Amino acid sequence: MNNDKVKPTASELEILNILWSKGPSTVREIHEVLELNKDAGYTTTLKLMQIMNEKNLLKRDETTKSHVYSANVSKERMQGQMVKGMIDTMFNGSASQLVMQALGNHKANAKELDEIRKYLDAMDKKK
Amino acid sequence: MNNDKVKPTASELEILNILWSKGPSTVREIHEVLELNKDAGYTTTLKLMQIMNEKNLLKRDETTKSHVYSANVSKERMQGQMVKGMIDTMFNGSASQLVMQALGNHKANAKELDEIRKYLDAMDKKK
DNA sequence: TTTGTCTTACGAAATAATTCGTAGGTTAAA
DNA sequence: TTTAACCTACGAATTATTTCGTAAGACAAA
Repeated sequence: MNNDKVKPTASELEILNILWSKGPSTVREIHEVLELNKDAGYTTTLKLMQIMNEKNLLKRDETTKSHVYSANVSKERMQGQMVKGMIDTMFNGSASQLVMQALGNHKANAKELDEIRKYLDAMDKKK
Repeated sequence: MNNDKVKPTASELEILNILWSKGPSTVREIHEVLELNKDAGYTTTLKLMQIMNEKNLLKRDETTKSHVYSANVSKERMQGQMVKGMIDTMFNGSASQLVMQALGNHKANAKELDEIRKYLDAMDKKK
């Protein structure tokens, strides 16, 4: 049951995002959300989700006529994987470089900055 | 001269990384670095760089027999673009969420954390 | 001059990702 | 029971990306 290091394509990520926010859904439900932003046929969405299922990116419940799919990877795990990839390929392995790039270009508001500070303090305390 | 929003593939990114660190180089020079980690023929590297040139990801100087290529987009700009993409697709548009994910999983050392704190303070002062 | 080495250009094969048409099954309403 | 509206599976077309072979020119050493 190989499940590691599976790197979703951009289209697959769109589907995962919908599943993460809506929870378990049928192809039809996912397709309706996708249709809002792009146009593609229903069977395209179906096929994509079937492939994602084979790759173990999704799992599905076949007990009902319309199969119900859900993400088989947590959003957090995927975020971690992608952030790591980014740090490795674009920031010479330095997390703090990425952090500063992120803060520099996308102004977080005062509340967010405060959250980050608290986070930093908590990390200090921990070790 | 369309140059915006060009999203490099993984292979293209490898080449850009080498150019960013080595500076202007010939295909041969880039190819030798690439060969250290993967194997691919010389003309593969050549073709890739030619395509990148067409896409304006690279520019080239043809005055010498061996053309000299250089990155036509700065590393910083590309970092910004990619971080933005990541924030939009995986972190609901919140930079600070990405920051915390990055800090949580990749322990920066004390010195780095300090840098970040200074960075935060500087941002506060600014506005 | 001839040969060998290196270069670019370019067409096209190989591989990967996306898209879609069609066949066949289930179900519910007419 | 017939029809209409769904659903899944699946092969195959389309498009994108990566890879490579081959041709043709430049150049230097023999």
